[in-house]
Amino acid sequence: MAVARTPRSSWIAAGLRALTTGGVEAVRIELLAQALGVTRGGFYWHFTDRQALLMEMLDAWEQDVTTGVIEKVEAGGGDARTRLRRLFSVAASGDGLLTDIHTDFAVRDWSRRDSAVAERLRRVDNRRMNYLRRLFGEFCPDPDEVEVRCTLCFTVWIGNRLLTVDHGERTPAEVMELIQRRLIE
Amino acid sequence: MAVARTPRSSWIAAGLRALTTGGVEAVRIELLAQALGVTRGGFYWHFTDRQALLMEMLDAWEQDVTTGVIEKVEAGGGDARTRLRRLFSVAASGDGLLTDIHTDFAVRDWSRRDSAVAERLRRVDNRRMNYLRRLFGEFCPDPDEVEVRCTLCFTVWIGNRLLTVDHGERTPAEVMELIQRRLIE
DNA sequence: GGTGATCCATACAGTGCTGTACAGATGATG
DNA sequence: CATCATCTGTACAGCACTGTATGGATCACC
Repeated sequence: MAVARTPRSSWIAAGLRALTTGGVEAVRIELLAQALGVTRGGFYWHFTDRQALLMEMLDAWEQDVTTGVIEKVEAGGGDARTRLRRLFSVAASGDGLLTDIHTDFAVRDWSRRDSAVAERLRRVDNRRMNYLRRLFGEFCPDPDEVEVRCTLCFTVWIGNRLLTVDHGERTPAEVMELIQRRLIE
Repeated sequence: MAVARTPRSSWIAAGLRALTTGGVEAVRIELLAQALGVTRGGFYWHFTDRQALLMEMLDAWEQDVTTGVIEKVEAGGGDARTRLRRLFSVAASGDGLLTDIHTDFAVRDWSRRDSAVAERLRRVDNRRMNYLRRLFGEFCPDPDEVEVRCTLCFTVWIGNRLLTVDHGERTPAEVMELIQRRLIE
């Protein structure tokens, strides 16, 4: 058993970095090899082709943004509002995870051209949404209200980073704080 | 003065369609030519290179989503709430315009890799946001409240289409109606 | 029917990637 | 020290696209 010099996981991590910064089209095996300081030789030993890498990247991403995030949030304990605030903070920073919100954007963009990716994204979004529903449900009795707040949270989380507006005298963080307060309290 | 068989505008429109469905990487001159039923021959008569086409596509998009949309909304008249509802409806359908919300997504994705595009997007988002502020300002006295509602509207508009969740017994339209009511009233 | 503006087809060289094939290099283990 | 699994480098054929060059084709207008 020889040591793995640049193992599967290195290619997947490099692929996710490329996906995050440049979208699916940017995950080019030639470029990943350059970034890893090797040639493509080893790649085809690990993966049959580019498509196989893309699928494994998707596996890693799914794990990262569902189980990974939820465990991080639950680990800290506290009531639902506390965990919601922690969720927002973890989701915003991508702290200690393999992927961040830009990976999310890239996957969403990708999903528009690949139905298998779209299917996967739907599963992931639903898992996240169910976690949100559970948290809001703990202090919010009206189911319509829960659904509205969850949807707003989720869409704001996504939309806010995609929106490039100036808020005049307010900082973006101040505006987000106003919104967050309104949604949680 | 001979007739223009496939003029500049055809290439731009075809480019925008490609951008909308497949992102920037999908606007390939070879493919546009095929879609238009010609060869690339004429393209290089109109444009110096691919980059020139991309810039003109951006011009067309900017015009479409700012002046184009605002004129459409204002043309119908009515009070601020009426115009807001019309704005949501026009923005959702892309009715009669060259581009739709998927073009928007593609531009946002593109802007992450091209600072000139990012600059342009910022200008466009700010023009749209100012229009929103004007409308909300007409019936909403508190400036913080205006900012929060505008931001929520904008982010929900974007985020909602990117989110692929099931809402249980409710249809997505029902949830959006609940949200819209809460934001406008 | 000739002219000039506008567009189109074709051919070519070049680039950057893909996947295949195969001959090694490397290092833990027996 | 030999062996074997685990990688790496190199070379090759192929594809899809780019931009350039050039010789037409088409059509409004005189």
